Amino acid sequence: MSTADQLRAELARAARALGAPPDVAPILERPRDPAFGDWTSNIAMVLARPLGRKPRDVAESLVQSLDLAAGGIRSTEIAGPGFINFRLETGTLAGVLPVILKQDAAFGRSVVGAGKKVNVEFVSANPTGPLHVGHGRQAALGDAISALLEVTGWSVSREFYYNDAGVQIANLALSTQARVRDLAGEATDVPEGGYHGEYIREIAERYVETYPADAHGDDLDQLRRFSVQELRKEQDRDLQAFGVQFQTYFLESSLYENGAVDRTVRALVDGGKTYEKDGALWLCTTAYGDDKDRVMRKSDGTFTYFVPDVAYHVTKWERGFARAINVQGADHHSTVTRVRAGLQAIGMGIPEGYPDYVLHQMVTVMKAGEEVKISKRAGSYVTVRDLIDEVGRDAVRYFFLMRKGDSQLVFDVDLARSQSEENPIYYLQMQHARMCGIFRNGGIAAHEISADGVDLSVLGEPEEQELVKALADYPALLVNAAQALEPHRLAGYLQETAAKASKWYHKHHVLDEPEPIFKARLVLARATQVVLRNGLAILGVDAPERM
RNA sequence: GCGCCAGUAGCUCAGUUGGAUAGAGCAACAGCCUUCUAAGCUGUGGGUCGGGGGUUCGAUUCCCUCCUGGCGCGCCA
Repeated sequence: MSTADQLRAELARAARALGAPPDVAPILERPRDPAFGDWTSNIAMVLARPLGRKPRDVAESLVQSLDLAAGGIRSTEIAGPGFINFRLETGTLAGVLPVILKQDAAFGRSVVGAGKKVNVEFVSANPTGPLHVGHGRQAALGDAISALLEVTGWSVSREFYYNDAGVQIANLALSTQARVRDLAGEATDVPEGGYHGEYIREIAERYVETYPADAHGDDLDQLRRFSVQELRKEQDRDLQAFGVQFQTYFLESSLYENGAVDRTVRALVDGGKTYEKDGALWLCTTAYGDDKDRVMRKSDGTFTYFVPDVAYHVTKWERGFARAINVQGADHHSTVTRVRAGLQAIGMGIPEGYPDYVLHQMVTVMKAGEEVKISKRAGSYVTVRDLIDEVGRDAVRYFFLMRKGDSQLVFDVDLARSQSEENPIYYLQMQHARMCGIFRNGGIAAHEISADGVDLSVLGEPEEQELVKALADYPALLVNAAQALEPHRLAGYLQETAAKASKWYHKHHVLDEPEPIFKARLVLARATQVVLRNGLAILGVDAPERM
């Protein structure tokens, strides 16, 4: 039990002794200003109304009945309208450091997810072109969310879903065919709805090399398979360069082949929420909050995309995922209601909010002071690969993760490149490298640093106390960030913690200090390095030992 | 017209279930390299938290309304 939990429990006990409602949960948080202590609680103000007393009176009574020793409290004060501020003993504060050293790479891990299975689906780009910057944002977000869930005790499976057989893929095959015929000297137009990118020409060239017998591109089926395969390979190279790995690649075509789509349609019809109109089959999505009903089966007999989508999510449930999280661009937000409606209409006991969606706003790319229009069909994009090549994998990941997904993101390529020396990611990595530099200069093996027998109460400098508090907050921050599915909170935390580490580093020395100080500070340096490294790992960013 | 997301310092953005004097980076200005990495540190200036109303001890945060911007509103995916 952490000291904060002990304090919280003690506050709850004192509050109930005063006659507070039994469900009262005392809020204990870090005050904005360190002058207000190490922890602060607003509980007296919350209780003032139910108890019919003035906030400061309630605070007074609470403080008198608190068992201060139980929480390692040095002093309390009542401030402002009724805040109770707590100051901890220095030794209590530093109690987290031995824990960090002992747990090392495991520090911050928790079991709140209880090992339950969660499916995180992201990127899910159809194999009709290279991954663009929006996919990059999804890759960074999805991978970091997955990592956050893993360290908080969930059993995570990363999944990539793609369509390998639909209308878009047929257009892809026709586009490649047109380029193959170009190569054969027959001027051919790319078909309506086809793809114009330079990469199609390159695929056509490889096709002709691979299948010299079909130099005129007559075998459309072979063209389709080859194009899909080439583009999938290309996307996988990009994902690998970005450091993202998926456990499962799920093909939309499999849902047709194994009958899942038909079963889903039957289940929906049996559920009684469908009707025929104008030769089409409709689903009453309005019964689940949609603004109009949606067509499932068109009058030409084919299904609209959302039917396989529902079938797909049924498989997630059937595969035992208690929770499913989809990371998508906000331009897909209209599918949220539809997919959830379909799952409800089947009536197989899937929870109402299934699946969760993390929708991110659009990325616009600026280059040479102008917005680059991203359009697959016009063949103009900035790819993930472009960004990685220009500013580096770590910077691209961090850039996408340091802002919350709800905000639109302007990615100025020139700025990102020219700023590379000012980039916040270097600052963060630098603080980590500096801690490692201390160990290196001292000829100390980092993993052998131990807090055993070290008097940590000598860490009394303000910069030390601030840094120690930040390190102690790490596990709770991970739980909050994971629960909110918001990796940017971790990015912000690391930035603040690195700043505190930097202030401490510049003001106080570790090596060549008197032994008790040296030993204690070495522990603090190691603990700082461990937390920075662990946090960066979750964001998928390297923590170099020297720069 | 309807729905979703946003509007916070010159710029890019944080602000964790409502808390005390609203923060960071960049940019600007002034200092700091015989000191474990100056890719850094210290300090200064900079705000109608889009406007208005409401809820309460207390609102950037919750509710209503209006304004502005982005996205989506198909028998496309």
